[in-house]
Amino acid sequence: MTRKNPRPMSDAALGLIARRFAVLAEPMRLRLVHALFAGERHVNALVGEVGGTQANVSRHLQTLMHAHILSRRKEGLQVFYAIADPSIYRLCELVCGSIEKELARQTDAFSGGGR
Amino acid sequence: MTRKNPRPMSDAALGLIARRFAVLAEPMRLRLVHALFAGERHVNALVGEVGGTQANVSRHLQTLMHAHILSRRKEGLQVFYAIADPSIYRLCELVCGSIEKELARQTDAFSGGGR
DNA sequence: GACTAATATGAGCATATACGCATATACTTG
DNA sequence: CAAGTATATGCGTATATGCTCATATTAGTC
Repeated sequence: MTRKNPRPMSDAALGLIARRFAVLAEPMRLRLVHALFAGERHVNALVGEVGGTQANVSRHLQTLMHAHILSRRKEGLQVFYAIADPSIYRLCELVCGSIEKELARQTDAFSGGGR
Repeated sequence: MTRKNPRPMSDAALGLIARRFAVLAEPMRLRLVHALFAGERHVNALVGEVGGTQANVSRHLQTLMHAHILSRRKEGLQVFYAIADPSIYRLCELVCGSIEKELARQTDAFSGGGR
């Protein structure tokens, strides 16, 4: 499967794409996103679910917000975060699927048909 | 769109996913992947296409290889790399689509219906 | 084997960023 | 306005990683 006209992409576009991936390249942030798959949560709830300090969780939530992956809603003292970009679901599915396939391939190559 | 039972993921799984994203979080590597969308290339060809030093390109190709995103084929003096994990196509499509949508939304909010 | 070309790698430097600690800000209640 | 709770942020440190330069390795040619 190869594409025809892959014209050079602009540095700006590449930067945006790279940044997007970078935001998702942290276990703690993935934990937060994963927790939010179950629905909206406020900060303390997330701290309880994923562990780590409140400060750290808050920072990562900011990062995800600025990347437009999460949305933020204030209600009294609490701040609720939720998944804002639905493409995240498929993104994670794709990556997980790809990893599972790779692991299966390795397991296979090891125990299965050795030549 | 929320999922029902998002059981906590293992640290190992999260690490693998994060690493996957991290590998794609570099403009230079994205450039290489993008160039390879057009088909197999050898190292020098890639250096010519994406710019940068041979050493740097080689290193990034290693990184993509170890992440099982590229495959490697030696032919005489030259080494050919190619996309090995087809899920990369959809991954890039998804991210690009998401970014485009977000940019459109911002443009809209700015010039369009300001309340 | 000597020489050349293509690719990979070791070392050092510069930069980014995650984390912890302390503290600031925002909101509620009395 | 004082006190308390929930969240955000400034700062310092540790670690990771990208880049460059020089050199090693591998393979082909004479």
